[in-house]
Amino acid sequence: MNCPINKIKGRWERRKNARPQELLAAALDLFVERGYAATRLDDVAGRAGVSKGTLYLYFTNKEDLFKAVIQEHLVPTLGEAEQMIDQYEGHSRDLLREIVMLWWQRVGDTQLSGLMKLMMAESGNFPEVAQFYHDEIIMRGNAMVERALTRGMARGELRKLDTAQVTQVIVAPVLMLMVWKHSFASCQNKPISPIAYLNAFIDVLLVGLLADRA
Amino acid sequence: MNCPINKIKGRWERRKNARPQELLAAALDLFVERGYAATRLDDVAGRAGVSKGTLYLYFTNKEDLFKAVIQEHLVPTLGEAEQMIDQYEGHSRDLLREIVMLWWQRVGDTQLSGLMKLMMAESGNFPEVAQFYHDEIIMRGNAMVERALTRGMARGELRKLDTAQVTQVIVAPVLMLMVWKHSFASCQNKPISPIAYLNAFIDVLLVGLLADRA
Amino acid sequence: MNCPINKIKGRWERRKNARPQELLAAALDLFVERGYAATRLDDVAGRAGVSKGTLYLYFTNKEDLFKAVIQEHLVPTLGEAEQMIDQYEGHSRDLLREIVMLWWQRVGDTQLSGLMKLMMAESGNFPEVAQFYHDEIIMRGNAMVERALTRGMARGELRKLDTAQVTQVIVAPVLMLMVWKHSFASCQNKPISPIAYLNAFIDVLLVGLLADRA
Amino acid sequence: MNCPINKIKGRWERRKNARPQELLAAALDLFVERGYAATRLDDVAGRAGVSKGTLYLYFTNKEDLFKAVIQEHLVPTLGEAEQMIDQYEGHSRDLLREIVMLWWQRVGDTQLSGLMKLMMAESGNFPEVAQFYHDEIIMRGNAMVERALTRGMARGELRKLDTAQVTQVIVAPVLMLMVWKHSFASCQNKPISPIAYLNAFIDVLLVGLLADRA
DNA sequence: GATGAATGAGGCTTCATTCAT
DNA sequence: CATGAATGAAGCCTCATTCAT
Repeated sequence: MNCPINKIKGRWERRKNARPQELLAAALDLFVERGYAATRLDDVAGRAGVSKGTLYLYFTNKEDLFKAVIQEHLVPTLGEAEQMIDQYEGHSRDLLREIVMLWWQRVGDTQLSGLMKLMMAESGNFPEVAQFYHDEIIMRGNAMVERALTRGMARGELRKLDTAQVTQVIVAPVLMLMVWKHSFASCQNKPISPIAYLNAFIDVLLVGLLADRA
Repeated sequence: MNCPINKIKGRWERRKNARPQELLAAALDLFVERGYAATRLDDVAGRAGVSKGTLYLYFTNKEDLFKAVIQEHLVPTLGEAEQMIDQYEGHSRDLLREIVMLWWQRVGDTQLSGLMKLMMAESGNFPEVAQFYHDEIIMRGNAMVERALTRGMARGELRKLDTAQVTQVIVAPVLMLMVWKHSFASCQNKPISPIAYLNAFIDVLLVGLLADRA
Repeated sequence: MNCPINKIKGRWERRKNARPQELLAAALDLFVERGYAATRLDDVAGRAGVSKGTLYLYFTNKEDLFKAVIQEHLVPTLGEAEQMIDQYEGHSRDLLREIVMLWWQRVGDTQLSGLMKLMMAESGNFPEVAQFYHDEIIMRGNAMVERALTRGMARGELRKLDTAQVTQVIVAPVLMLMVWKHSFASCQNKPISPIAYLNAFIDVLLVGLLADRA
Repeated sequence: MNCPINKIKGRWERRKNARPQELLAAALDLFVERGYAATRLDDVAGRAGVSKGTLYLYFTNKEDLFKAVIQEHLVPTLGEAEQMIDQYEGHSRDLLREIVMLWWQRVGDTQLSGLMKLMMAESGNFPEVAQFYHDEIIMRGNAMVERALTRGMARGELRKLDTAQVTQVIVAPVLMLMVWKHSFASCQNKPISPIAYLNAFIDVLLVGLLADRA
């Protein structure tokens, strides 16, 4: 053959396998930025540096691309958080704070929060995807929090309350913050500091949850 | 102020009374149900029982209709709530609970919650509308809560905390509940009871807020 | 009102009702000329003097337009032919010749022959339409011929043969002529004269059919 | 001659042997099954077990492939039939029947009949190919029949008639049967038996053609 | 030769918007 | 005021064709 195979082939192979990822990344950006309907596949392809047709080599259609974007970005994140809870040895007060803060760092402060908002916005138009997201992500996240609450009550560190209800109370502000970040955040001239907000929230909350108040 | 409220408000209100309520109601329904992009003006007109052309007698274009829908449903609700706070004579603990519950009754349990979710979903595509909504509705709601908190602290019924922060803590779950209702609620086989949820939330919260814990 | 209603309205009304017919005529022309796939809806609309979008006011999609073209042009033609047979009083030899010749005049020599060829060409891609065409047009045409044969045998004017088989023998050349006209006819420098051909065909045929050959 | 046979023939035959039969066979299958436009080159390549790019090593483009398919299947069949006629020694009545039956066996009952139908369907979109097909296949077939008729008249076995006209009469049903097989045949619940049909046709016909009717 | 990823022109279809009645 | 037929820009998607490997 008449060309430096290794170098070029290497580049090529890498690109070929990377193509779907590049497309998914571009799609995530634009879906989050503009919403499903306002995102043109032309633009997705353009941002990924390929032509419109290439997109269809990897995804059946726009809806399929959307679903792939959702799937692609949710699976890996949850595993490590679940581990953290099971191995935690400190006081449940600190565990709860840790969970919330880590959650924000790993999800809220990432583009993944855009996914959350996207799913909320489009859930009505993609019921099955919404169901999947709900079951695989939201419920699994809730279960994590609930496990931490149960642990705290078992160890006598937290008051005995309805864990399901309290889970919602804990989860809601984090979700809200994620949605907020991608909706009204830019309308505020003095934007919320997520960290400060979450700390304030936990401070208030823990007073109501802790068992040993003297 | 960094949002052209006056101009927008002026422009919007000029023809407000000329706009048939049927069109706005139909538009609200469909926008909430399907989102902005997926709502066809044909369907709006159809649901309102008029022809598509008629719609254009009252609204310049789709965007204008959208803005009118937002505008139409903002104004009346807040006034009475503000009055309630100023005239309230009981303990601030009860006032806060009252505010949250009334808010849910008058907004969350209404189609207005759909508006909230709609604005969140579309805020990126309609920055000025989002700004307007943020300033006129959300900030005004926040201000109400903040006033109640200040009152409670002044009367020695609540601990002295950063009122702005605590306001967010109180507001977030209510907003979340509204968004939830129009997104993932239908994915749950055992749906949340908003009332129960809000009560649990306030119960926990008040423990952290009340001054007189002995 | 400030314009001569009657004249204009008259023209308009006429146009409005005529619109689908104009579109169907244009579509027939182009489908016959180019085939289904090669016919662009843009061109159909253009030939009908309207824009592309207008087409979709009357037909759901390209396939629907195609089906409508088929349906539109087949119903009316058969009725009168059937009447003719039932009322005929002369010799069956002349009736058969009459049927074939009239068939050619009313169908073969019309654009309807193009429809026949079109259906043959596209039958594989539109099985239900083909079935419909087969049942409603071809079978009905065959039945007509068969009735004439039965009549002739009953009256002792024709030899007693398998009417179904003979029907095919009679029908095939007429169909072939129609197909030919829209396929290879333009390849011949000395084109067939349909009339002469059909006469030759009947002449030969009748010798084999007539009972009284002495 | 009004058709550039030589040039086309020359061009086509040049690479004929280089063209893999698998591709041509696959193309024939699919063109016949779906028509020209609805046949995707991807599928042709796939059915032939090669990649899409390979197709372009052998054929300039889709049209060229189409022409090659036509060309590929024309040549061999006619030669032997022509020989048969020239060497035939029996009664012309039997020769005619032989010709028709052999024709059906070797062409009609083969996939070649699909080619016939294909050419009819696409003739408008490929005038030169149609011309070529007409001149090389159809006219040559007609010439065969005409020669047999002339022979029969010369030998006093057939009535003296316009051979050109009668040729058409004989040829039409066979062609029709081929077209029918690939169009409406699948619409009939009681399909025609080609053999029975052709026999009935010849029986009736010969009565009109034979000289010695007493 | 063979591959198959990439291209992009072109067609179908939708729907916000206009305007003659 | 009201209508609804008409428009045409714009987006999704297909598939013949190319070309680097």
